[in-house]
Amino acid sequence: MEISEKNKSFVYHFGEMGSKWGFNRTVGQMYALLVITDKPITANELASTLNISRGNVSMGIKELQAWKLVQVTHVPGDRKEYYNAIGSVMDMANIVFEERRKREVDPTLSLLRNLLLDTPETESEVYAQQRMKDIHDLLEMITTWASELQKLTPEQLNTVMKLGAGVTKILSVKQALFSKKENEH
Amino acid sequence: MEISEKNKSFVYHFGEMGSKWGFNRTVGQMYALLVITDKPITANELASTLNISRGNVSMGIKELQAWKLVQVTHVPGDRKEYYNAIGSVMDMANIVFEERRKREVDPTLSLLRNLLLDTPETESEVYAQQRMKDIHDLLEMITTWASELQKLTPEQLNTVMKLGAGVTKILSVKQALFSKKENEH
DNA sequence: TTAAACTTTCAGAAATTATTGAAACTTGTG
DNA sequence: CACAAGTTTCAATAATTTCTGAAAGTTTAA
Repeated sequence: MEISEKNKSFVYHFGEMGSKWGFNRTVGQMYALLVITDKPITANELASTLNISRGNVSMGIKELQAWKLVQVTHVPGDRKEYYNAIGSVMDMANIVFEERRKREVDPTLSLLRNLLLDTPETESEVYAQQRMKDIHDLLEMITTWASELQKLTPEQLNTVMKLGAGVTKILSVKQALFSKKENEH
Repeated sequence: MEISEKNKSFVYHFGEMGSKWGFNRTVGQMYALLVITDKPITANELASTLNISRGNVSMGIKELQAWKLVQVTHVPGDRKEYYNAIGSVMDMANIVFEERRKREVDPTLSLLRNLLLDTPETESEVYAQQRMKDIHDLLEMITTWASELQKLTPEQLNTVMKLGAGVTKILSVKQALFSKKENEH
């Protein structure tokens, strides 16, 4: 499979960034190639185009499938497996956020929840636990907020995003409208 | 420096997660220890408490300083350098987001901007460039939105966060209020 | 200026992670 | 069933990253 110079820079860049994003170089390259290519690609094509071993492709695909980022398709009358990137870029972003949350945040939240069950004894334990609680609360707030955002339809999301800092204006409208109710409690 | 069992789990957990969060095990441990400890800590204390070499501490501190996550302080009449974690947990989160953006998103945005300057020639280049544009636009939207959020005061942020999915309710209020104006255009 | 007290650097060792490629496995077909 | 066409596994190796510790560097103060 031939690949243009421009696409090459894109693919190699994704390879380099891959490690910062939680997967290795070749997985990054494979994914990039799958994203910018219209038609599905076979494992052998991936291996030859990227100059990596067939075994490496197999393991990389496995990982991308675990991330739910690629899909297998079949061409009738052809026994090979064809791969392609799943869904829109927005879908991908959602998947990446969710997977990263599972791997990078959830374990920490769960540890913190456990540690916070104990009552601190010494003064320094009180301080330590307070910092842990701060971190716990922040992580929880972020994940809650993120999952709320994911529930929005693309149009709603778009509106929210376009608001930007303008969100404060809306908030003041909201506060004006509902402040009585909120204060009553 | 003595460290309780609970704090040990926290510190070691941060060590393990560290690599997923963009720094290595010992840097994660050092940072965790600095966060949960009230008073500033010397480099030698870090080394002995965490059982790592003095040189490693020196390099780790350097990295945490590059991340703007720790600060040096001095105790009068003492030549040693004392380190402590900077600011509130919210400050830390902001710094982490910003630094990660710089390292993980900005280089990609800048590459994509360049690649998008060229006019695609073949049909497959058109497709590839469209995917790159999707990714570019999404990354740009996310970074813009994130920086808008960072501009909010803690109280405003808190209000926004508490809204959660309720944001859609506000949006409908907003749309009801301003729909005429927006449709007029 | 010297010496003590401290910090940083960096070459090499250790640990970890990624990659290859040959062998084992799987599946569809004649 | 036997074989061809494919895929996966995994032990060995390569590449990369982390860590150590001794040497070099820096700073303060007498």
